[in-house]
Amino acid sequence: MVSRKSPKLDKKQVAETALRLLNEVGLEGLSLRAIAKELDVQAPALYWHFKNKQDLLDEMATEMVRRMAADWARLSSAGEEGADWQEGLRARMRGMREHLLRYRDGAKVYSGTRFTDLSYAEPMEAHLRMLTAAGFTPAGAARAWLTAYSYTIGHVIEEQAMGPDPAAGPQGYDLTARAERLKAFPLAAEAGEEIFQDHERGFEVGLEAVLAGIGATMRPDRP
Amino acid sequence: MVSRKSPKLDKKQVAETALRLLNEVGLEGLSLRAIAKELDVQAPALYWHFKNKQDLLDEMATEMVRRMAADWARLSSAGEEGADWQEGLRARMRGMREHLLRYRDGAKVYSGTRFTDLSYAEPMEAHLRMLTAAGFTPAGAARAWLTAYSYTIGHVIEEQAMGPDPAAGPQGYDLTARAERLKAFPLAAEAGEEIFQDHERGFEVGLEAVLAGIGATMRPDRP
DNA sequence: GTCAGAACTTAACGTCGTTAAGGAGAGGTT
DNA sequence: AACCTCTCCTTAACGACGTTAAGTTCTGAC
Repeated sequence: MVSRKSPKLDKKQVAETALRLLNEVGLEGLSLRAIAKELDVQAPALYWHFKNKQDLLDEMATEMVRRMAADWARLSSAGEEGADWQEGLRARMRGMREHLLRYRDGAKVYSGTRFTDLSYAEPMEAHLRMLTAAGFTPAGAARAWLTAYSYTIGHVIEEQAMGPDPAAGPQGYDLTARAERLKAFPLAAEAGEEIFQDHERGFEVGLEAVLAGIGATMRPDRP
Repeated sequence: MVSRKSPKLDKKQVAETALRLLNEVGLEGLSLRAIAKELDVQAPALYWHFKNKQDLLDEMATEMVRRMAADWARLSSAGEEGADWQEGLRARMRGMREHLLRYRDGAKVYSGTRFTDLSYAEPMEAHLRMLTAAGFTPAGAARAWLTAYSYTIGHVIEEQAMGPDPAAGPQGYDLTARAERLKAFPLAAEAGEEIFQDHERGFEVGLEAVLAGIGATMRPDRP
């Protein structure tokens, strides 16, 4: 028999394993039994650490925010006090998108879950501090953050909904067949190329618009 | 026995019933057996009309877009040729948000599903025509649309994730308790009021920023 | 009156999240 | 050394789920 000196499982480790498994089987296939098997444990053992599956998903989202925070902390420590607030928001949204894309259905898991601890608080405080230092009011900083955040979440959800994985060859979508179906709607047909190709560039273009708009409508002083 | 002159079910009617049921039980509780019961039918009967549950969810999203299109058509017919493109996009995004909020987990059902027919094509063509008429290039119009669309989807997903229903009394979230937990992070604590209260106004403020940014970075001519 | 096919029913399968009950091992108390 | 207690896991089982297989009933055509 295997000697069991100390507990085999803890919340963080379960979340890490579940995130790794998520990339292999997707959100649909992420069952408690599969996670338990990966940890050499029976499924009900997970209920010692989590009150239900949603609680485990929340822990996964919290682990994701911890990893994002590690990137963001690098930005804050890089003496960004003097840096542009637009550059700060841009870098953070890019980082967030990259993290969400790192896991299959990452945006779906992340959005709409409640964090299980205060890991999100410190990085959020850093974001808001950066914005207020640039002249935003506290409420304006919160609104600016949520606006850019909403855009990013929405974009990545659409990205991940289009193809099963980000590494699909011809984007996973047959654009010429789509254009054929839509030949009565020429603009919609042509839009396919803009919508389904090069998500990276499309995200950047949209992000620039959002940042410019935030600057134009929400920043009170220091133009 | 009940006389069965003609088929009891068709795709559209099933989708309508499912959407109605969605508001009562939520996405979690929306089982095929529950939908079937609502239609006075056994669950496997649904498989005559849909190849699986995802196919039914796709039909629900398509029905949602049909209802949105009914609103949007009113805009197009209202002789908006001379109207502002910003006003056009604003009205459409508002309408989309209102429709998504009309159903529990509406944004989650809508985002990430593929439409089952071309119902979406005509309204989309109308959007893009409005934007190109205002001076956008075809690709620019598509990008502008997707940017505003991503923002709206992301915002409504967050809205619906916060409270179980839009009609929660004190917003469903205990803000003072939240502020207490976050007392070490004053900006994050204060941001709660901006983030969790008056989603309507918050959406509008963010939308104005997105529209302004689109105007500033994507429109080639006619300033 | 028979036949074909459309539109359903009944029965059942395997999997899922979850609960109940119990057992093994460590650490402390006497 | 014996006992207790608490932690952390196992085994067994429940009801509900999505889905498939097979059979039934009704409609309309010939």
